Amino acid sequence: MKHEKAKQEFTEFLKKGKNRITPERFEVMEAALEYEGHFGADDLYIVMKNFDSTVSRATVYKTLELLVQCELISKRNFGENTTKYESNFRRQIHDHLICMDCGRIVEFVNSNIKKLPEQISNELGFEVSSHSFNIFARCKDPKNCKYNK
Amino acid sequence: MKHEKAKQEFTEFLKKGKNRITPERFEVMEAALEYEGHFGADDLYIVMKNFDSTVSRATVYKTLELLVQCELISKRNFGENTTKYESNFRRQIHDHLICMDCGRIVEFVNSNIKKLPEQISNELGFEVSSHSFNIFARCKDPKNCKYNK
DNA sequence: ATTGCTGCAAAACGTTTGCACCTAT
DNA sequence: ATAGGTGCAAACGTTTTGCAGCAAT
Repeated sequence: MKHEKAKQEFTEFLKKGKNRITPERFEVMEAALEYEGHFGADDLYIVMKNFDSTVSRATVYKTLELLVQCELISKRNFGENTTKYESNFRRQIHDHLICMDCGRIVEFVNSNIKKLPEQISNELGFEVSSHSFNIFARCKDPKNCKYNK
Repeated sequence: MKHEKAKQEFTEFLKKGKNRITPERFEVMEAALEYEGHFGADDLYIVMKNFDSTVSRATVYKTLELLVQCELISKRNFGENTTKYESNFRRQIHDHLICMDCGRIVEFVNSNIKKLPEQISNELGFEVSSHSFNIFARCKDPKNCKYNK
């Protein structure tokens, strides 16, 4: 069975709060962890609808927030005004470079970034929870950039 | 007269494109550079309305984008789905820590971050334009956090 | 039995757009 | 004269909400 470990983690998380264990929540969890790449809440809702799910839009939106809190998925924000999510299933922590010409998003891992959030938070008297590091850039080689002429 | 230098820069920038020099645009520029702290486009529109400006909402939204391009203000995004702006008037480049309990935003300057965007962009074959580094954290000392019990 | 969750539709919110008129060039 | 800008209101896309019925505890 798929995502058995995630299911356990989510169940545990739900029980810790005053949240109920419902089939809808696991349906959303499965779909979110399966999703390739970054997705908006509505994107996921559409995909689920196409697979004949009966889960409502409202439930998708609410469940995604629970999945973020439980760290099974991550919340992202790439400069448009919509929230994107990303499955953490078998992923390591990474950051993003966004091409300002074509919108392409390149993921990268840089070891120098790792300690910064914790270090800076400590200095300022905070307990780090997460970070987001986005680089906005343009293709040097326009041939690689699909919307460059 | 205030913001004389900014006025010159903006004028030059406008001329370089096929943009016209209009009084409305300078009204928005003045208001944006004057604004203390981070603001949404609509926040600025309201403030201007309160000062009996007749500039329309549409013009405010459009002009702010021009001011970003001309680097007189910066575009920010702190995890809600709205665009915030920030005057660059007499400011150095900095990043932000957002308190997840009270929403307070702390600005910081860290020298280790400076070279990273350019270095990473080069490695990936991009030309860096800007970056955003946000740390999401919680107050260690709840007394400092206005919404902590 | 209680309290939380669901689905639905409507509302909210920030932002963008179409259009007729106006103004900088 | 012409291309571009403005103000207005309507439209837009995403997200949140209120509510009645339902289901997990």
